[in-house]
Amino acid sequence: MTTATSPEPKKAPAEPSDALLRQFIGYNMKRAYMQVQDDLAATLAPLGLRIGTYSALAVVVGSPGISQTQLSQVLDIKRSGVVVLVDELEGAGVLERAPVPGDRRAYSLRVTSAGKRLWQKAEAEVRAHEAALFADLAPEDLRQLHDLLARAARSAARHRQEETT
Amino acid sequence: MTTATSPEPKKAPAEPSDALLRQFIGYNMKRAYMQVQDDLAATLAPLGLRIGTYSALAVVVGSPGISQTQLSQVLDIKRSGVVVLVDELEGAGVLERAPVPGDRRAYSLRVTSAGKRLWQKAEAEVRAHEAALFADLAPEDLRQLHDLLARAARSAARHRQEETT
DNA sequence: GTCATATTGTTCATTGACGTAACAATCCGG
DNA sequence: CCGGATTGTTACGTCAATGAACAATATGAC
Repeated sequence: MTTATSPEPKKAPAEPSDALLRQFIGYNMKRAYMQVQDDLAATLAPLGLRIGTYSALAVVVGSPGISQTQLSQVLDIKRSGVVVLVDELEGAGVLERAPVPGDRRAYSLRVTSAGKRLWQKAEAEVRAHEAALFADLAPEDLRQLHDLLARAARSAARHRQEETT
Repeated sequence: MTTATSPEPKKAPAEPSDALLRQFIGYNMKRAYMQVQDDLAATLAPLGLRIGTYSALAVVVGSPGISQTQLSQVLDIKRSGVVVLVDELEGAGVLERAPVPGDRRAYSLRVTSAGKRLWQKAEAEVRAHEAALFADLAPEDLRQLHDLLARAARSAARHRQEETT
C-alpha cells in the first residue's frame, strides 16, 4: 500500500476531479491558457482591442508592409478572417491599407502613429498582467517555461506537418 | 555579428513573423495548445469522441456517481453545456444517467463497461499521440514542462480569482 | 499580344462551442 | 406547509472562424 486513500471508490466520490486528464500535458496547457486568454481579453478590452486584433496589430508593427495573405499565414487563420481584423483596426485609425507599388490586388499594411502608440500601451499592459498572473513562479521557472513551450510548439508543429506530408 | 539580417526593416519585411508576440508566455501556450488541440481532435474522431465528450468521459470514469452540476464545475462550463455532452455519450452507450437514491432531481453519472473500454482505448491513444507530438523534447524536459504548466495554471487561477474577490 | 491559370481581397452563409434566460420538477428549512 | 434554492432541460443568442463563391488583377505558356 503506497497511498493510503480509500481502497474502493465504488459509489459517490467525495471530491470529483479531473485527475485523469491532468496526466496529459495538453490538458495542462489548456487549463493554463484558458486563464491567460480570459485575463488577456479583459486587459485588452479597455484599449478597444480583442485578442485577434491585438495579435494582428503586433504582427503588423513587427512586419510593416505585410500583406493580408501573409498576415493570415502568420496568424494561422484564413484570408477571410483577416479582413474582419484589418477592417476593425483600420476603422479605429490604428492601421491603414496602403497600395502596393507593383501589385494592385494586394495591400501593404502599416500602423499609423496612433497605432504604434496603442501597441506600446498594449504591450506594456499585457506584460504587466502576465507577470502578475504567474507571480507564483520564480523568474528562472518562468524563463524555463517560456523556452519549453516554444520548443514544444515547434516539436508539435513539425511532427504534425510530417503526418500530412 | 551573430545574425546577419538587414539592419533596417523600413519597408517590406523579407520574413514576416510573430516575433513581437512570442515574447509572451501566453502566446507560446496558445501556439503549443492549438497544435495539441488539432491533433487531439483528429485522434479522438475515429473513436467517436470530441474533445468535450472525451473530457467528460474522463471525469466520469475518475469520479463515478458524479452529478451533472458537479461535472459542469469540474469541466468549467455551464450546466446547459453538459446536457449536450452527456446526451451524446449516453446515446453512444458509453454513459448512463442513473437515479440518485436521495434526490430525484439529480442524475448519478456512470460509465458502462463499453464506456470503460472506450476510455482505456482513448487514454492509450492520446498518450501515444502526445508522446509523438513532443518527441523532440527530452523526457526530463517533458516532466519539467508538465510540472511548470500545472503550477502556472494554479498561479493564474489564484491571481485571477483574487481580482474578482 | 492572348489566353488559361493563379493569386488577392472580399462577401455571405454556415458551423461549433459556448453562454443566458427561462422553465418544471424537486428539495430544503423554518 | 410554503417560499426559496437547486437540478436538469430547452430555446435562443453570440462570437469567432471556416468554406465557398466572386471580381479584379497578375503571371506564364504559347
